Amino acid sequence: MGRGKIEIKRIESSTNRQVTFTKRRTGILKKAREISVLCDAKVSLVLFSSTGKMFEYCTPSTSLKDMLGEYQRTSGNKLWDAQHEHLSAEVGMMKKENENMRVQLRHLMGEDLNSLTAGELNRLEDSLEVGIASVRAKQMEHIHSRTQMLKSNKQILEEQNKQLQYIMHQVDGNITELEQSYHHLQAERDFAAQGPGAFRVQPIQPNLQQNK
Amino acid sequence: MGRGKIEIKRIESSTNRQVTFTKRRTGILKKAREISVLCDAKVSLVLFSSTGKMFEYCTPSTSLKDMLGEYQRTSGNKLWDAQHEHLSAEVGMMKKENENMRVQLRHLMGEDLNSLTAGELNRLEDSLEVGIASVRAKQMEHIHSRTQMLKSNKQILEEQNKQLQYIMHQVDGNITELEQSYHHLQAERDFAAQGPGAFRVQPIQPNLQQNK
DNA sequence: ATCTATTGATAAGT
DNA sequence: TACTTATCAATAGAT
Repeated sequence: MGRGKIEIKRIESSTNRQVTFTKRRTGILKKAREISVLCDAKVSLVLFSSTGKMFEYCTPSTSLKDMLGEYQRTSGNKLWDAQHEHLSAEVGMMKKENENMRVQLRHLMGEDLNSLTAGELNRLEDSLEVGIASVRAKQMEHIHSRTQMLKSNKQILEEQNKQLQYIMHQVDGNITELEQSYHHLQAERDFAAQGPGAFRVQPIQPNLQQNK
Repeated sequence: MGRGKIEIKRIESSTNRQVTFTKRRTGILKKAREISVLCDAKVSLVLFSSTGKMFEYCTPSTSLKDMLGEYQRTSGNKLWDAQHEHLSAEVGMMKKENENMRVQLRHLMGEDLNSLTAGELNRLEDSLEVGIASVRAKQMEHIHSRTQMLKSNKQILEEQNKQLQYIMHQVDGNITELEQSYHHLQAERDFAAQGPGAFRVQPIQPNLQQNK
């Protein structure tokens, strides 16, 4: 149908191929819709162009998912059930493992002991004793390390104390020096006042207490 | 295309609908094949007739499963991933729960205690103490019930013993009675022998010690 | 995209 | 169900 017959084989010209795809895509989608409506059929059509663009048609009354579910049931082909079953099995195994652990935990918490034999009970007791011994050892470690920390803190404080004392000592020394300098200055002034000009200035007492 | 134009709506005549479905089905499958070959496109077409019969076409170079996988990736629509993800989520949650329990178990077994704080360690110790107390209580129960069983066994044995003694006594009594009967008989015989016929029979001593 | 000559599809009839 | 055929629809190639 067209200006000439064409052979059904891959169209070499890329542009031509694209154009033909567009035209025939429209056509086949229309056909899909038509057969679906006319014949009350369920249709699912998915197309990928050679450039990877996707197009689809699905009968409105259903969904691709439902159709494929029906496809699986009808054809017997597995689409997703394989993975599905695999995961289901995994869930099952986990549930079992989970339950085992839950029982173990309850036993270790001292619950549901009636189901245990005397031997199991003894082993459980041993296990609990081992556990409690480990826990107590670890608690001792904690206490020890805390003691160590307190000790080292004390050392640090003592060290800081020493440094502070040293600084205080230095400051004391500087103050003494300062006082000495001041007295020296005052002495010089007194001497100068008794010289050529015979007036006397009261030495200004610096208010050292203001920054206390 | 045909002897007259038709409206695109459900064909009421059932046979007509079937015929049309067959014709158009052939047509659309051909179209699918053609576009696939001509345009190097990937095509998946699934048809269900109103009577439930299934027909499909899929580009030979791929499979429906692969195409639908690509469909999901391209469209973002979930086909089986929804259930898949649901199950995956379930598996994930279980793994997490599992891991929590595993950690708890290890802690109760006295392992991996370094990750615990002092408070957690104390709670763990409490739990272990509770557990061990319960286990020991249960062990005591077992011992008690075993003792009870032994006691009741002893009682039964004592009871049986009494009965045996009673029986023995009865047997003894019977034997005495028997002996008395025997002696009585012998006396009668002796008396008879001293009468008309004058012969004497040695009394047979019954060997009572044989069943001792 | 749009046009149109031509082939292809198919509705109705047999 | 299958074949026929008149007619409509699709589309190849050109613009």
